[in-house]
Amino acid sequence: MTRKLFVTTALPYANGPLHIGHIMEYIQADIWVRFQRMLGNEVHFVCADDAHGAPIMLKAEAEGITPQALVARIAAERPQYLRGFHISFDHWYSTDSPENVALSQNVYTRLKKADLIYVKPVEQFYDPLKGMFLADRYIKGECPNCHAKDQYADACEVCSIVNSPAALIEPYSTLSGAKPVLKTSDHFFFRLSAPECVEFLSAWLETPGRLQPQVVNKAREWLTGKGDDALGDWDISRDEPYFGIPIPDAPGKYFYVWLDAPIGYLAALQNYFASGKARANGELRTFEAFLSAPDTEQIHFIGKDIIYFHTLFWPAMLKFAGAPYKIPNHVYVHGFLTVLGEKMSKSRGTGIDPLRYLDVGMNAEWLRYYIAAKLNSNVEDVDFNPGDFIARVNSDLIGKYVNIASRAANFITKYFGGELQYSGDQDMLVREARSLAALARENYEARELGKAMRDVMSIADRINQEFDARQPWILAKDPANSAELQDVCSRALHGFKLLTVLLAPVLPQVAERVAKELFGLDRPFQWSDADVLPTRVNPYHHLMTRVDPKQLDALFEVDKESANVNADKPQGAKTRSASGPTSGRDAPVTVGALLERSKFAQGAGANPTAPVPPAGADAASSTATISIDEFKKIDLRIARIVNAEHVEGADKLLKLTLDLGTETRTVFAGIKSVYDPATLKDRLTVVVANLAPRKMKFGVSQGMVLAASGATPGLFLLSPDAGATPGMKIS
RNA sequence: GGAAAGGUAGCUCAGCUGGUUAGAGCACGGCACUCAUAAUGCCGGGGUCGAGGGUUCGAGUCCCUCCCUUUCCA
Repeated sequence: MTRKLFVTTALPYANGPLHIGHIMEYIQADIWVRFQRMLGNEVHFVCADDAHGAPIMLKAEAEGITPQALVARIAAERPQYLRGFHISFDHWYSTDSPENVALSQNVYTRLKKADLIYVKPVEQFYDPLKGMFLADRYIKGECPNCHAKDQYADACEVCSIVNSPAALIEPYSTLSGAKPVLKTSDHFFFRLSAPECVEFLSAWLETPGRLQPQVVNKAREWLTGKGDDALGDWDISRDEPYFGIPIPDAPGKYFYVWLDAPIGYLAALQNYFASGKARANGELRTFEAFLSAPDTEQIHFIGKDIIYFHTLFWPAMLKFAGAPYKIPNHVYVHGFLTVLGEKMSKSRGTGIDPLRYLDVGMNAEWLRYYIAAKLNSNVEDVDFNPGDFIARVNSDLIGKYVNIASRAANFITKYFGGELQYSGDQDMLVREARSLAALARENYEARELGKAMRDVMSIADRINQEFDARQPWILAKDPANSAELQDVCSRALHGFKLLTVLLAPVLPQVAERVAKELFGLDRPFQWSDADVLPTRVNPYHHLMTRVDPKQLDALFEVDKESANVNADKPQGAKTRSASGPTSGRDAPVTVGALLERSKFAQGAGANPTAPVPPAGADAASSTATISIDEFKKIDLRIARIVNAEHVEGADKLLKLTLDLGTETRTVFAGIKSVYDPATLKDRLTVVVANLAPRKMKFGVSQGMVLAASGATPGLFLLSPDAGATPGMKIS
């Protein structure tokens, strides 16, 4: 039976460009969606810009444009990201749309009729100069605990204490500088704590298979909290000025952005139907009929930061608004993308800009594969580790997968005119392919993408093993072995086709080329192609190139330049985050160390850069003289190498752990070509201790070890005479 | 302060309801091979499964305590 799937990803906030976290979510959902399409299911995959709310209003105001103009500008940037990473949304829309106004007001009116809305006065800080109520994130003041100035109420950066805006000394509005005053205004509330709501949500949450167990736990905790943690009602209104949807019969009141944002999923779907795209996609019913149909599956992919909204408010709103609204079937939650184990932070230069990724010539399918290889169905963060990325992509995709076609197809083209011919039991091959496809299907369905990728790669391993064992390159030397040669290569290519089908959701572009160029199909692969033995191939053209580590250098290099460009809030963080807005105080990573490292890493190569010469050494003749004061700026220390190890994915680097007497540092040194890590342990050397820490592909390098090099090959670490101990200063 | 998730080889991670000498990929060392836009195959070194208790014939897998990381809540 054909499933009818309505799939969404979280709506990105339209105050800035998409970041790599959005892309990860889209890739995850896109892989799942493409898989469903390959099975022949009817999928409607939509998303939209989340356009409303105070941050966008204020940003537009600051730029002197209308919020609509700001949102339109941001929206215009979206397609290049989506196309670039092969994200196959069927439709992209906006919450600032007539459909969304109508739907939001309709949902609200119905909730009101169901007696789930009430009005209550709320006392809140107000900026008298600006003439608007202030969310906590717009109020700063002196911390009453440690008296640090300019702190947000929710978490003091200095002493970490949690304050309330009212507790701050000398509070001021970050918008105008005015002193906020308390002012009362009527707010509209959604009665989330009503017994029928709690009862419904509880049943919805606990429905087996609906949510991931971790998510159920979390939501249940909120739902059943006692005392201070008791479930509260939801404040759904904001006073003007506000960029949002007006509340009917309530002049000056607007829906809080989080009310109309999820309804934006439906607005996008409705507009998609109105545009005729749904019909073109095989759905002939009306929007209302489709939405309310019992067999329509409504599925949301979201990040872990917005579980609250999607597992409590959203289903409750839909439930009590009634038909045609229908409760979501699944909400699938993923973790965040971290870089080298750290949360991404633009201010620290650790982010990955998606456009930059494409601009430096990196292949989107590499990232799709890498993310797939690391995703499971849990709410776990996924770490982007550049060394791991290189190893994984090059080894799995190029070495194992693509290589199969490359090594087998040439024989077939050269000796058999492209004709495939199998000896032995073909049924067996078909059955085998069928069961492997069935296994992969289960994993895709369950969003166990990492498991699916591991299985696929082990199939690739087996194909390579068999190919090796039967040595077709030897068979090719004797025409008497022609039939066996053809069989070996045919089986390998059949295996390659199977792999391609199984990887098609992840590698749509490669899969399409394989289908059309190599196997001569006039359409992309369907899942059912997995167990069909191919009968001929066209000459092989290379399908994918290896990752060049230099591209990752370039990727991270650029991020530093843009490090100071305003750090907008992370994905989905429409509510204030617990740690407060990004401080922007973090010193941007200083440029230099990476460059020095990469030159240094060339070691004995053509153009070694002499590190800072030790005291007393002859400066290179080309070096201008410096004053003693300038020299004194360099903090040179004796260090003991407590550990030295190879760095995965690095040709020239060793990772050194240095004991500087009072502290331990990690330093990357380009000395792999001349030093064996084992022999370095415990020896003393000289390190530049006050070199700015440098974020590199493989980690943060906290200094630089000194080595000599010249025109002749060789690279020579410095060592002190006996008696020196770690931490001693060199002068 | 309360809660959740996680801590398994150098790195990234698998290890289902407890059961043979704890696995994979990459990295590292060696060998083989040459069809492959340079890739594959074979062999090997390497882990007291965060620490300590406990239950059990038997625990990475269950229970308790503690430590560390990340996150959420107030």
